[in-house]
Amino acid sequence: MKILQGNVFEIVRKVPSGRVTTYGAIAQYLGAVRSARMVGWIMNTAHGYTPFVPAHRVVNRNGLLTGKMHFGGEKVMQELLESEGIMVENDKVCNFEEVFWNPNDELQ
DNA sequence: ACGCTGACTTGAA
DNA sequence: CTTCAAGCCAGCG
Repeated sequence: MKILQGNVFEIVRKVPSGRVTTYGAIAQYLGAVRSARMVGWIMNTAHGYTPFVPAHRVVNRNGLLTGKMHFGGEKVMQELLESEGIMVENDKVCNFEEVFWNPNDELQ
């Protein structure tokens, strides 16, 4: 299964507000668990994409905000997450396991 | 056309 | 426990 921009964006847009997912989960859903980097790379192309892609809800498997630097600011990603009710501390998502949204289980 | 890089993950040492 | 290496593959110089 090849990773396509449209697939990734579609999944990311389906992430509910107040929840987060991981690059690996998306890659796994697309059948390419070894291509998690491609997911991250695709997020880089999400800049200026319409409809808006909530890339701030996508973090690495530790809940770390690895991509915060690509939001134009170091705090932008954290601010966005916190505004959605996600607690972020020290660049990582608190109670990550609770807010984690797995597309493989919950995607309709 | 070639090689390096990267918003990652996993498994082994 | 931490550290390392490999697999993934599309851009960019």
